[in-house]
Amino acid sequence: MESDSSLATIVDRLAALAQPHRLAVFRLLVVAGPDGRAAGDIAEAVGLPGSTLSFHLAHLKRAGLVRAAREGRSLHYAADFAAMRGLVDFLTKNCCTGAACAPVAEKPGDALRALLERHVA
Amino acid sequence: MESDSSLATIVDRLAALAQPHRLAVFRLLVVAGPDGRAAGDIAEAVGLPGSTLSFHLAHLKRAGLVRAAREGRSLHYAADFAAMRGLVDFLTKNCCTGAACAPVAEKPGDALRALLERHVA
DNA sequence: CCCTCAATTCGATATTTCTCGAAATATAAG
DNA sequence: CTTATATTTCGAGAAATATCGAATTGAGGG
Repeated sequence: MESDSSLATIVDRLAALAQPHRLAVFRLLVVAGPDGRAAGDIAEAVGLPGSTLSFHLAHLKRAGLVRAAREGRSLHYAADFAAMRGLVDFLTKNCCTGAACAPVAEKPGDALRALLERHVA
Repeated sequence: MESDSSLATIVDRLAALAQPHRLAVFRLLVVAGPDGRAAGDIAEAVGLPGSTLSFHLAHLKRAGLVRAAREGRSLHYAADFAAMRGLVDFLTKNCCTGAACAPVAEKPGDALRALLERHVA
C-alpha cells in the first residue's frame, strides 16, 4: 500500500509545491483538514481569480496532492496526506541520508531517533 | 542557528529539486557525502554537457542546497545537509500536520514518535 | 424550463526555464 | 609565457508555466 513514489511522481509533487500560490493553497488545505474547502472559498482566501486558482488546483490534483469532491454546487478540495507523507518519506530516505544530515546512524533507526532527540529534547 | 526558512527560500529549494536532472545531481551528491564530487565528474555521471550541468549546479547553489569548493583545478560540489534538513522539517511541520498525516499526536513529540514507529517497527 | 451560482475550460499573452555550442575565465603544468 | 584542463558565462532558440477575462459546463432553486 505504498503510494506511487517513482521519480517522475516525486518531481511532479515537488513542482506542484514549488510555486508560491500553490504552496499557500496546499498549506491552507492542510490546516483545513480532511473536509477541505470549497474552490471559491480558497480563491478568496489567497486572492486569486477563479480561473487562475483552477489552474493551480488542477496542477496539485494532477500531482496527487489534493482531491476534489462535489458538495452541493461547490467543489471541495482536500489535501491528500498520504501522498504528502510519501513525498516527505522519499526526501528523508533519499536526500537526507548517507552522511551528515542525520547525525551518527550506525544502526537502522538511529537516524530517526536522533531526529526525535533534536525535536523533542 | 536555524537556517533561513522563509517561504521564498522554501519555494526556491522545492523548485531546485523539482527538475529531473537536478534531483539526480542532488541525490548523487547525497551519496557522495561531505567531500562531494567534481563538476566534470558529475556531468559524466548524469550524461549532461558541461554548460547544461553548470546551469543546474548554479540553480542548486542559489537555492542553498549545495556548496562549491575549489580542489586543485576542479570544483567540488557537495550537498548542504543542513539546508535539506531544514526543507524536510518545514514540510513535516507545515504540510504534514493538522490532520491525518501523522496519526494521533496529542502531545508534542508524539507525531515524531509515531513516525519513528512506522519506520523502525 | 429558466435563471443563478460555482467552477472549469479556452484563448491569448507574458514570463520563466531548459538546452547546448561557442567564447571567456581560472588554475595548474611544462 | 605558453599550453592544456576544468568550469563558467554568453547568446539564442525551443518548450513549459503562469496569468486572467470571456465563454462554457454542471447543479440547484423557483
